[in-house]
Amino acid sequence: MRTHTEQTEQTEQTETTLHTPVIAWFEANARDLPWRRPEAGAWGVMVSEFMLQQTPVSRVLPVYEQWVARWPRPADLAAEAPGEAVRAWGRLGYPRRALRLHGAAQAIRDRHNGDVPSEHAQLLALPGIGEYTAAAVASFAYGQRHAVLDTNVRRVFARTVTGVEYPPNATTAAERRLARSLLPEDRTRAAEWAAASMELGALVCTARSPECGRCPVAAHCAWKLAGKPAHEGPPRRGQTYAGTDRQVRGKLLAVLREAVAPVTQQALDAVWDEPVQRARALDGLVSDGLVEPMADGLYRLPLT
DNA sequence: CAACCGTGGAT
DNA sequence: TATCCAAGGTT
Repeated sequence: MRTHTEQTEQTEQTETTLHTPVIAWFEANARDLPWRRPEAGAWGVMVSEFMLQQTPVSRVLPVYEQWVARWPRPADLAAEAPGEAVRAWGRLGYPRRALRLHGAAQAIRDRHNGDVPSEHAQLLALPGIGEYTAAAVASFAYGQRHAVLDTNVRRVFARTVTGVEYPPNATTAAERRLARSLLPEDRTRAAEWAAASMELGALVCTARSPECGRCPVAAHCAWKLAGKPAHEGPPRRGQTYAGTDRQVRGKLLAVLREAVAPVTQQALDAVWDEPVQRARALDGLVSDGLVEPMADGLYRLPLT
């Protein structure tokens, strides 16, 4: 059990060595991203968070602008056919996110009077929102105090605090505990810290080639102080893509996205020559709700 | 908890 | 050319 004095000293130490320099760096170096502007609102923040799940900022930007212009409120998206969300998703990847965002918009309309909820638990209950996204929306859109633990923050903590090059493959309880312990007490300060620590990982403390010369906390970084030891343990997950069901699904869905009318089986068959895998991929798309088979043997993006 | 789920730019 | 990796979530 820690004494009150020890707790206070730890907090003040963190404030001096981490929070202040990182937040000051953020204020001088933050990107001017559209979802960070006040007019974005909670819905803009939420849309951006869905799109940014495993997709780089540069590819999200144009699609984000189209989405919020076309569907400025959750109810606007909720009123659309889900297939329209899938179509407008374009080539962002992982199109189930589009379906889930559409489902989340409907839930917001039905359960929250059309307003993006501010409570973490209510956000978490929406489709497509997990621990990270719930914390991100609550923090960025509503200024709440939550540990926002994404891949950037995990890497920053791994290096500056733990002294290793990369975080574990899957998020651990120890990482969550660490993130909570480093969270400033003050709500506003906590929200600033969340955005700032994430941005530091995105711009400076990057996975491939960190620019420690630009890092505001390089002097305190445990990894740098240890001489930047190379990563130990199992190699990072290497995911092959060519020849997988995912690639086939992507090709099939691309045909549906670009078609204005329902598509024939023949048109879908043209994208992949191996019939068993092709059928399996199409079945998967249908069971995921991304593709709707029609009674006459045609296929289209889902209307309901 | 490991596997699955897209896509494209950088190295 | 092959690999890495990008604001994760769901099963």
